[in-house]
Amino acid sequence: MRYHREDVVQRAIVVLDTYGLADLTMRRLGAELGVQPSALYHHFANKQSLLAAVADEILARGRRASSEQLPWDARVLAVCAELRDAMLAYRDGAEVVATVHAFGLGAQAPGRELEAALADGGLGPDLRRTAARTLLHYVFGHVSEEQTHLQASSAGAIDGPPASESDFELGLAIVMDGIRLRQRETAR
Amino acid sequence: MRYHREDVVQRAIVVLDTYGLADLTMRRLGAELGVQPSALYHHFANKQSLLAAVADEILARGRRASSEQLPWDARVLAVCAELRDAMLAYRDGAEVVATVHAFGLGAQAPGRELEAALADGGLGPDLRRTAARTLLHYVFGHVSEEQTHLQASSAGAIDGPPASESDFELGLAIVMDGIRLRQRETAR
DNA sequence: ACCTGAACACCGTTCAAGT
DNA sequence: ACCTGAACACCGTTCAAGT
Repeated sequence: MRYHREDVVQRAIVVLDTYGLADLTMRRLGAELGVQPSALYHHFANKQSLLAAVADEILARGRRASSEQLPWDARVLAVCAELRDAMLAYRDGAEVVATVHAFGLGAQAPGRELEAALADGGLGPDLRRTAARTLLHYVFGHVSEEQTHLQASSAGAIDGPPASESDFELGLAIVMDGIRLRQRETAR
Repeated sequence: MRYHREDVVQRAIVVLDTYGLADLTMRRLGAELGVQPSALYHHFANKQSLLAAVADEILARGRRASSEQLPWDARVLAVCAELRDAMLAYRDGAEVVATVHAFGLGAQAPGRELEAALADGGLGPDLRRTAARTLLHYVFGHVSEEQTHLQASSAGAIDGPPASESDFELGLAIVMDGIRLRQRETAR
């Protein structure tokens, strides 16, 4: 069998969703494709590049109808909800996307969309960069925690009350209020 | 040489600070102590427990004078600043503390202090839990990014404008404004 | 262009045995 | 109580060679 780069990414997502990030190894993925692990290095320079492509594909699959006609703050909320849903759609999705974003190798689209929406609200360059980063840290942090708890409780072992969708919205509303306050001071 | 648990933790922090988290392996730490890697399993059940102890020690070393006499919101800011400084004091400190916290094995003190300060401000249990989590996600996310850029630029390779202390304070002020708004609605 | 086979330099963890 | 020595079951990556 001969594969293209995209075939490898698709299969990597199946392996991720079925066995989890810890078992998404180059050797395991090679075996799954019926190929030597070394063959994967024809398609990707290293494992990090593979993961970057996986993160971008997860985000691309989660894309919804453009929210450009909404008011700027509703648009920000829509981008955050879309990002959350995209990451929750695959096992360990939040960890993969957050890690790739932290390394700066991919997963840049949500940040850019947030900055565009915030620019629409009239926030200046520095403020919108910081606001976008703050939103992203919140979403990545919350959804990673949420997904960890979801997967831990679907296995066994429940501890505290898990982070839920309504928690997500409350925390997000807090951050948005802080941004709106500065928008009213800055804009127009 | 015979060691106690605390000796191993102290040495692990030296290895972390000198070589980074990727090189803080059980084999490497054993070698550094002049001991077989298997000897470490007398002191810790596994590597995760070791890292939890490392994270807690990093936080303990960063503890400053109690801020209990401050107004509740200044106290929240003080806890966040202390947390940031504690993590920045050691190489990869933010990643270690954030990871341990995410796994729920340690690094619980900052969250508890934040909840106490927020309770002081009159926030109800649900709101203060969410507010504390939102603050933690922000601080972990920001400082991890900040530290990655600090370490990357001290090596070589600079890309965008790095996350700085003033960025930290601006993002934190945004979240705090959102929390204060709800405090005024809820308290008294 | 895509893959094999073999090797290099590692990991975390377990366990019987030693002092 | 603390450690050794050896083993088990893995990793990511490189590289000459094959089709």
